[in-house]
Amino acid sequence: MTKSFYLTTPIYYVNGAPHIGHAYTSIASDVLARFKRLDGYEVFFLTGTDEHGQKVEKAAAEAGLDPQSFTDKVSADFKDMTRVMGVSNDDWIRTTEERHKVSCAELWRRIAASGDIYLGHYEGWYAVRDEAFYDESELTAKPDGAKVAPSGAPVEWVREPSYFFRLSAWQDKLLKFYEDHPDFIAPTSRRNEVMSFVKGGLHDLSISRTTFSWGIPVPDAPGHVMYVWLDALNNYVTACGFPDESSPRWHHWPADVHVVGKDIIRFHAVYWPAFLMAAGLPVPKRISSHGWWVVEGEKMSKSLGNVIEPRKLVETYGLDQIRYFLLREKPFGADGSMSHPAIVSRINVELANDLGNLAQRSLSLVARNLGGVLPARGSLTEDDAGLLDAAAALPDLVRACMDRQTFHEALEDIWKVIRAANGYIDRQAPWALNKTDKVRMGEVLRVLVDTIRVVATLLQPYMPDSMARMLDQLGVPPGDRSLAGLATPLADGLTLPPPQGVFPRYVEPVA
RNA sequence: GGCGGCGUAGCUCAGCGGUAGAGCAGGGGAAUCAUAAUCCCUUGGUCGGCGGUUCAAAUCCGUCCGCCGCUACCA
Repeated sequence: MTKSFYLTTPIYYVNGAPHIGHAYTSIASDVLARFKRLDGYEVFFLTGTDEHGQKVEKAAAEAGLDPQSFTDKVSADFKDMTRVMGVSNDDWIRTTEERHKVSCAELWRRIAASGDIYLGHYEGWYAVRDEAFYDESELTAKPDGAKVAPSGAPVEWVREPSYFFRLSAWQDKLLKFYEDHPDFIAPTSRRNEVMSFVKGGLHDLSISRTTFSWGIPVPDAPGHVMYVWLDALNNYVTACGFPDESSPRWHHWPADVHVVGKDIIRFHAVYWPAFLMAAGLPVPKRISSHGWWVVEGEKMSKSLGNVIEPRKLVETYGLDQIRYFLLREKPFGADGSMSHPAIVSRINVELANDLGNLAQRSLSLVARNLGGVLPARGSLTEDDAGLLDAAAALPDLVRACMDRQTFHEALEDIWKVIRAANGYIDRQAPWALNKTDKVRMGEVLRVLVDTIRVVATLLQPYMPDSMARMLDQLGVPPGDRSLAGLATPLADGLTLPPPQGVFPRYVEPVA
């Protein structure tokens, strides 16, 4: 029986263009998906777009398009970004698809059947100009007594019929769930925040709207469309075939990991499990959240005009280089910064010098001094064994990091071995052995090839194209590139292709 | 205001009760197989301040200072 693994990115809201944050979430998820495939899992990796709600309706109107044409266009743009980032998703879901409407209607019915939905009134201070509701505490009074929003817009008390989800009834069950599943929310700091939020008391949640129509209709309630988050979150279940439990995909639910940005933890860690428990469906196993990127020392924002277009980065530095940088430069859960010098330093020091040059110098010695014929191992010296043992320990270390989504730690562990290999080649000096002891030279080079093979195998999820080329040069058959394949040694006497640089140094373009 | 986190070498950070660590940057040397890449050695910190607990504190407790996060919905 094959182990299966289901992970998701958030579905991206189509009221704006894709930026580096979207690319980051998708790439990190992709690394995890690729690693799990490499580790023998049957992976289902989902991403897509979230297309309903008032903001989309408004953005469409501003673009002079009907909502469906507008979302078709933006969704396609996100899909293109995903492809350019090398993301290996197994499905692309859009909330405007028929399968999703069916799924949402059924989810609603199940929650309603449990008694957790009731009809009430949504009311509050509404600023027409901002198209937003404000809490009493956010308002300020003008000298004449009129209340105004933080933006200065006048507010009025409005009241409309709305269905509510009885979230307040789930407070204790959620807290118990968090206690029983300490790994449900990562990192721990976010878990603490969520728990503290829930402990503070939960209000019932308004889950339908009557003031606009771009949404999924509430069953048997003309005029009501579903709250966008109920609609959006449910995509994860829709993609598993819900409500058709005979679907070949249904066994994937519940998800193993929902990868999210820190801004949407609450929706995933509070509302989503409550909706699911109310509907009698299993709850996902883990919500893993990441931090933000700061660009050239400044927070990225549309108003500052420093929004990074991910496809532009790929054009400038290369896809694998960017994938590597994004996962290496900062811990997953934390905020971090990117800058041109930082990217160039990672590319030139770690990819070109440490790894690229290690492979190149090792393989060129095999090519030149051994006619490209892969030598056999000899009896291992202490130095040989030390390096090989360090490499052999890597798969377990990396697997543990992947399960915690500490992507940068896995890279640190891998680079320790790469640095050790550079130390080893210098100590053993196979170029000198070429004149004194050709047999020993071959043994040393074989230790290096075997070590680089482990490293390249484990780096495939991060840099699929570059590592495919490196593994080609190492003579690893395509069928032996999984973690399990590491158990199959390369055949002695194999003829290796002539080595070619995998990671060119980044050179500043001449102005 | 409440709750939580952080403050360690020039930079980014690890360590979280037992003689201060890594990577990068800086300095010196070796080597020349390799993408002038690599390797070795080295400079550098009263671990935010002040008190306390302890035979022993970056590491536990208190307090102060400075940053940051969370403190509910129309994504």
